[in-house]
Order: sequence, then C-alpha cells, then structure tokens
Amino acid sequence: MEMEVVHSSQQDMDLIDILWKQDIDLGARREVFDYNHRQKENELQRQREMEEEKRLHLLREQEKALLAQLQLDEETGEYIPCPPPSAPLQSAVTPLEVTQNVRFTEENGDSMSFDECLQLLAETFPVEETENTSVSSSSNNIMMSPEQPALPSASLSLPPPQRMSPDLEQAWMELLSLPELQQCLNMQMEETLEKTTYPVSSSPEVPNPNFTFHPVTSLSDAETNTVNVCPAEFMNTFDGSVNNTVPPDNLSQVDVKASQLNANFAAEGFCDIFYPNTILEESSGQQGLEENESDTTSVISDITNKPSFTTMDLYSLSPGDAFDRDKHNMTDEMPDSDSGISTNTSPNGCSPGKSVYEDGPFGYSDSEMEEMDHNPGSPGSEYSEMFSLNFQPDDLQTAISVSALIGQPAQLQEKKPKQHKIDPAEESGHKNAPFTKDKRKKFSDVRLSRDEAKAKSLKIPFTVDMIINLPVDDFNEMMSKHQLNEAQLALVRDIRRRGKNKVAAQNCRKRKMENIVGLESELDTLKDEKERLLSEKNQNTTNLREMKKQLNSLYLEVFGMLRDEKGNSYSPSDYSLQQSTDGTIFLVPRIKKTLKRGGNRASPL
DNA sequence: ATTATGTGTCATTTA
DNA sequence: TCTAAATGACACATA
Repeated sequence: MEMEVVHSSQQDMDLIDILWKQDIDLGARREVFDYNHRQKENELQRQREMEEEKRLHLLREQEKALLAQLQLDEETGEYIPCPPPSAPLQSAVTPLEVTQNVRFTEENGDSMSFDECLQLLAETFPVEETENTSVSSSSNNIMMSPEQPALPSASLSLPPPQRMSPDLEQAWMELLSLPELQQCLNMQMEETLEKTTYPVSSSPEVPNPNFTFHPVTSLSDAETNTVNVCPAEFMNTFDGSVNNTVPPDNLSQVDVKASQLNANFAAEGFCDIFYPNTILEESSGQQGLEENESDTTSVISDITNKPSFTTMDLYSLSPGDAFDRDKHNMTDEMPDSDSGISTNTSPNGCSPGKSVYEDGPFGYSDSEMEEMDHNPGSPGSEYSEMFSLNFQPDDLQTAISVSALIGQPAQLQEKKPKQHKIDPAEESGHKNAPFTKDKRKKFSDVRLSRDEAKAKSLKIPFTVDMIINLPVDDFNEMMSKHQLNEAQLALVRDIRRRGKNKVAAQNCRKRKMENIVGLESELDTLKDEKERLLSEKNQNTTNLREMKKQLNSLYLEVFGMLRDEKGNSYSPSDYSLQQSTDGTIFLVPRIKKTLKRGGNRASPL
C-alpha cells in the first residue's frame, strides 16, 4: 500500500512534468503575440510580486521572532516574555519538532514526543550523551514506574537472549510508542517477517496485512489506538522521499555512515529497519523537476490590459456616421471595412485606405470578378447612395445610407448598438501621414473593395455591410424586395459568405490568442506550485533526516544496555532488536551468525 | 531575397 | 436540410 502511494506520487510528478513540457511547447510560439512587450510586463510584474513576497516574509519573520520571545500563559491565554530556549537542538528545530516540543510541554502523559522519549532514556540510562539527549526537561520518571506489568514471556525458553530489565523495557515501550517510529517499524517488520522464519507471535486480531502496532501487553487499547495513528505529514514526508530505483540497503548504508555509526552494524543492522530508503535521493528527485526551470521564462500575458473588443463594431457605421466620416476623412479613420470587428483585433489596427485601389483587380482570382474588372462601371447616382456605408471610395461618392432606401434604418440600429471605436493616436497619425501608416491596411482594404467593386459592377442595390450583417430574415426580406439576376444573387451570396467568414476567422484567431494567453497564465501558476512543493519537500526531507539521526542514536543506546545472563553486552553485529506485530520485542540473532549455529531463533524481551 | 506576421478566403466540419 | 459558426489550410501583402 505504501508503495502504491509512492508509485502514484511518482506518477503524478511525471504527469506534471509532461504537462509542463507541453506548455513550454505551446509557449514556443508565443512571440506571435508581441512576445517582448509581454515579457517585459511579465518581468515587471514578477519583480513586484517578489518584492511583496519578501516584505510579507520579513513581516512573518519579525512576528515569529516576537512570538519566540513570548511564552503562552495557559491561564490567561496571553503571551508573556520569557528567556529564549537554550537547548542547541531547539535552535534548529524543524516544524515537526516544534509540534513535538509543544506536545512535550503539555505533558498529557498519554503520548510522548520523540524528544521526550530521548530525554527519558537519557535520564534513566545515562550511558552516553548524544546530541538528542541534551534537551532539557522536567523529570519524567513516572513513566518508568516499576509497577508496569511485566512483558510477555512467550519464548522464555529461547537462549541466549534475555528479557530486558523493567526499566529498559519501559523505556523501549516509550520509544515504540512514537507514531513515527511505529510507522517505520511496521513497514520494515513486514518485510522482515516475510523474509525470515522467526517465531513471531502474530496477533490474531490483526488480519490486516498492514500490521497494527501493539506496544507490549501493558498498554491499554486506548493507548494502542492513539499510538497507531501516524501523522499525515510524516506519511507524506516518508512517501515522498522514497525512491523505488535505489536499493534500500545501499541507502541505509550510506546514511548510517554519514551518521558515524558502527560500520558493521550499520551495514546490515537494525538501521535497515529504521532507515527505509529515503533522503539520499532527494536531490535526484528535484532535478527532474528543475531541469526545465531555466528555459521556461514564462510570459504573463496581460489580457486585462488590452482593450476589450467589441464584436460588432460594424454597426457603428450608421448611415449618418458614415456620411460624416466619409466626408471628412474617408480613407483614414474608417475601421476595417465591412466587418469592423477586425479593426481592434489587429495589433496594427485597420483603417481603410482603399481609394488608390478601388478600381484595380488586385490579384483577383474569382472568375466572376474577372469579367467585372474589365468593365468597372462608373458609379451612378444610385450607387453613390448604395455604397455609402462601407465603400468609402476615393472618388468621394456621396454617402447616403441604403438603409434609408429600403426603409430599415431603425431596425439596424436597434439590433446592433453602436460601438464605434477609433484610436485617437492612429487617427491623428493617419491625418498626418496617411500613406505611411496606412500601408498595413491597404491589404484588407483591397480585399474589401473587391466585393464592393463587384457589387458596383453588377449594380447590386445593397451595401456590402447590409449583405453581410443583416440577419437571415431581414436579409431574405431585403432580397425579396429586389429582382436580382443569377449573377447578382451569386455575388450577394458570396459577399455574405465571405463577410461572415471573415468575421468568424477574426474571432477564431482572437480565441486562439486568448487560449494561448490562458495557457501561459496556467503555466505560471504551475511553476509557482512547483516551487512551493519543492520547498515543502526539502523541508520534509530535512525533518526526516533529523529524525533518523535521533532514532539511530536512541537505538544504539537501548541496544547497548542489553545484557545476557552473565551480564555481557550483546554485539550489534550479532543481534538486532525487532518488534513483532503484537508489540513483542525480540532480540534477534543476525542471519549469518544463526546459520552457522544451525537455526534462527529469537527470544522475546 | 528571405522571413515573420497579419489578414482574407476557401473548404470542411460542427452546432 | 439549411444556415451560421468554427477552424485548418492556403495565398497574399507587408514590414
């Protein structure tokens, strides 16, 4: 089950990595959207965020420092000044240890923190001073009371190990009561029991393959329940640090060496139980996540800073407006032709400068247009009115709304509210240098004038604007009011189709851009999340490493206190301490030795 | 001359 | 079935 968690966790990380790379791939073409500009904006924004973060962090640190100098008065609930802790261990406390220390000060008696356990052992068996036993605390001898029931003697006949002394036994029980320790023991014990044939008295009440940890006999059920609970944080820490690809033995060996332990003992000793494969692979896990860090300078695209586009600017070209504009500056400030939508979506903007190109074919490929181009009809008085809305011809046609002609001006304006936008800068720029700034717009104007010219040639009595933008019903009604020939009908249909499609293409491209922008934003979010998780992982790894150190020291202490019938101490290379599922502690001969002796035997303590 | 980009158009699919 | 919308692909103009 644990491995499943580890595995799924690894899978998650892989998945995140893949998705992340995909985002990067998507971002590879983000320069399409003015990459430099948005990158600068992004950098600025990031700088601001960093500053804000630093400021908050500073505030938190100050607050923490302040609280560190205070002590919570349990009666009043107030913080009162107190001298700073002197214990060296506390100066480097990790969050986990902080919680433990808090529990320690509470002294509820039911659960002991790891530090508490170490303290207990240090006071009871002042054999050797370890870094962990330096924690100062009040006396906890109550936990060592000799009234504690004796340990089970299930295998008393087994030589040569002997039972622990009651005090030692009690200390051992306290040690084993630690949830974290139990978690380690449970996992390793399961593996050990599968590999060996030690006579372990399994508890019938534990059908679950996940061995429940039962501290020896004396503990009540309630206690058992409490100690079985393993903190979720610890579980996460543990799972997250396990590397499936590295053999546990190697890891434990290296780890133990780092702890300056007895080499032989460390190589195959009990440390394997306490030291699952962890920690050492922490850096390798991070590398996988960090390898993409440098080359993914994400760009926060600022949608909100961009002007929101109105999808229907075209209807701003009401007859009146068109008339006025056409009179004043027809070639400069008109938004992009018939649709009008493209005006704002285009980064460069579009204003028609169609006058020069009005009459030319300009790369026409339409067969219908070929014929028309050869006989460009001069616009009659009727056309002067017809194409007033959007043709904006260079010959200064008098712009008169066709809508008035067909009697639907009110309807038009009602259905499509006027949302005309003209960029002031652009407008002025065009007035000053129309032929330099309008170059970009000539293309679309040429395209527009194509249909307009066609319509002129075929004497179609509608504006292109109307042909394109009228609703189906209105369009049909309009068509029914005029007798049009085949060519005219075909052209009107084409104009409508192209016009609609042009708008659709613009919207489509706009959506595409927005999608990319959204993905970039998501990418930033994921990067932040990744940084947070990495930081959390490092913290957990640090905690785990510290805990293993303490556990190892404690184990050595306890083991060193064991004596056989003759008062001799056991060699850590010959024996190890293990605990069965029912909580019984065994002094187990190591395999290579017992094989020589002709059997594996373990004796409960 | 080449390349990147923007735009319109067509064909096709989808709603 | 028809229509509009959506979209990929292409051509063209421009910087």
